[in-house]
Amino acid sequence: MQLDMAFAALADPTRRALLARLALGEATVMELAQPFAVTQPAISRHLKVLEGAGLIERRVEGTKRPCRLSPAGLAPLEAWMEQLRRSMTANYDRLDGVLAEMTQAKKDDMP
Amino acid sequence: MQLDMAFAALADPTRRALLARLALGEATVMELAQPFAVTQPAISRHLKVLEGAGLIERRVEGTKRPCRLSPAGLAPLEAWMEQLRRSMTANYDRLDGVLAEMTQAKKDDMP
DNA sequence: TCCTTATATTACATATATTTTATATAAATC
DNA sequence: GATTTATATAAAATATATGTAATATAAGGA
Repeated sequence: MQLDMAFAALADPTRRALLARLALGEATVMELAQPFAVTQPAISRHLKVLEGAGLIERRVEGTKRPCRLSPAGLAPLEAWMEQLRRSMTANYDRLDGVLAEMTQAKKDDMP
Repeated sequence: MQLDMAFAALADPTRRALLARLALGEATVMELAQPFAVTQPAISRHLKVLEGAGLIERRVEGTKRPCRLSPAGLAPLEAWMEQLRRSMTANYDRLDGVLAEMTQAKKDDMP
């Protein structure tokens, strides 16, 4: 699934750093690889993973392949997390309601 | 790192389903395992991963180990994604500014 | 055309993840 | 105390991920 690949892509610190770099603007593979202690093929693989996850896009520009963030790529992740938090919060609100009722009952019981 | 473990935890569909179930309220290991086609030890391991990632917490209640979501667990992930989106947006805004300037210059050039 | 630059791909080694079966532990119940 | 119930752990198989070194490809420039 797409969520699988996207979350898995974010689980690697090198890939998160690549995304953080790309958030500042487009960059070529070499530019992206330069700050890291890994080889160029390793970066190429990471970029492939990020592309497969829909998190980046690439152009062809002569012999270069500039990468940029795919702004829509984060949306499914954010949506999933937001929904989780929403149902969690709804449940807690319900619990709060129950607790409030119990407290009220106690008050009624012995004022 | 914590982000590594949390994102990796979310990369598995079974674990995401466990979290979705827990968003509705506390549940024991058996209750959590019941809907799935995997064995109980597999679920125990998944829960261990989720706990290691700070996404769930567990109580001891006799022979049962009820699990519940750890509300704070999602925060680092949300923060990371929000920051990425923020710097991405900031950059796009800047680009928009540059484009606006270029457009303006063009206008000035040939009105 | 030859050389260089930018990137991808392959082959391979190593490490990590996922699952199952079998077994251990410890509380609950009879 | 023996048995059942709920869960954890260990061992082993398989799969997947990550990295490197070597090589391929293809565009650009001398």
